[in-house]
Amino acid sequence: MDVVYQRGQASAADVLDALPDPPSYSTVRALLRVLEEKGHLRHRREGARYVFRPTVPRETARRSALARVVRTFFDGSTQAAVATLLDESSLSPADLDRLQALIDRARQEGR
Amino acid sequence: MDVVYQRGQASAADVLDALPDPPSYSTVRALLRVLEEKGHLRHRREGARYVFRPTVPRETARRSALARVVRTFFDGSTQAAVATLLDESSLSPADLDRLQALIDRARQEGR
DNA sequence: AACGGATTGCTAAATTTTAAGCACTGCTGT
DNA sequence: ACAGCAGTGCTTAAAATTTAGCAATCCGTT
Repeated sequence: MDVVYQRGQASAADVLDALPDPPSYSTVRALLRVLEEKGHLRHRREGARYVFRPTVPRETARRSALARVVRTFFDGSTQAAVATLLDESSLSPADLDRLQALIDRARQEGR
Repeated sequence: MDVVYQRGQASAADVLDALPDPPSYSTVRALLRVLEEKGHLRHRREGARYVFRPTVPRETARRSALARVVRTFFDGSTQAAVATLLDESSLSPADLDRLQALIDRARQEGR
């Protein structure tokens, strides 16, 4: 699922290349089929091959992915998660400006 | 793993209760054993039962969990991930102050 | 000390996953 | 048109996971 979400769509071969410690091609094909049966993926034929896309839009999936991480690793504290993100990566001044604006807006809305 | 990380430690029964759509007790026990064999968990006896803890500290695991989400769902953009977090949850004024301080500090360090 | 409840150790069976292989189909370049 | 490559559909076998069950052990209570 991560591979499909990261690339937007993926064929069996795409998934195989993208996985760091990949199972066999046969296994990847079976896995994609099962994920489709379970409703997580759809496929459409594109020439000879099947291209799989997530059924749940990336926007939706990423929100729940973040929510899960916040719940599991940060005791539900969004603030702590943001702090870790800021600490982890060096953001550009432009990024910092954007975040500044978001915080200002949150303040406005809060009052 | 999520259950163990969320609770800090967990027995087989704990995991069973915590899972939303749980397999059998027998399966949970086998799973914990396999996760230990794979090096993700350790256990120590506590009275009659085994209590499992992660081998990788929460601090470390949560950083890589966030990194994975940022990579998979935000094209590697920390800024975009933070924006989603801010958008998603309503932070308290105190939280906003804390984040403000972090951003100010990042600005300082950046110059 | 003895009982009951909870939990582990272990075994065995059913189910699922992983894997290889081959015939068939679709596309590309000559 | 057709040869060659890529990709799917399908079958089969091996390996791993899931599950149930039961004896043995540990703990708390009587």
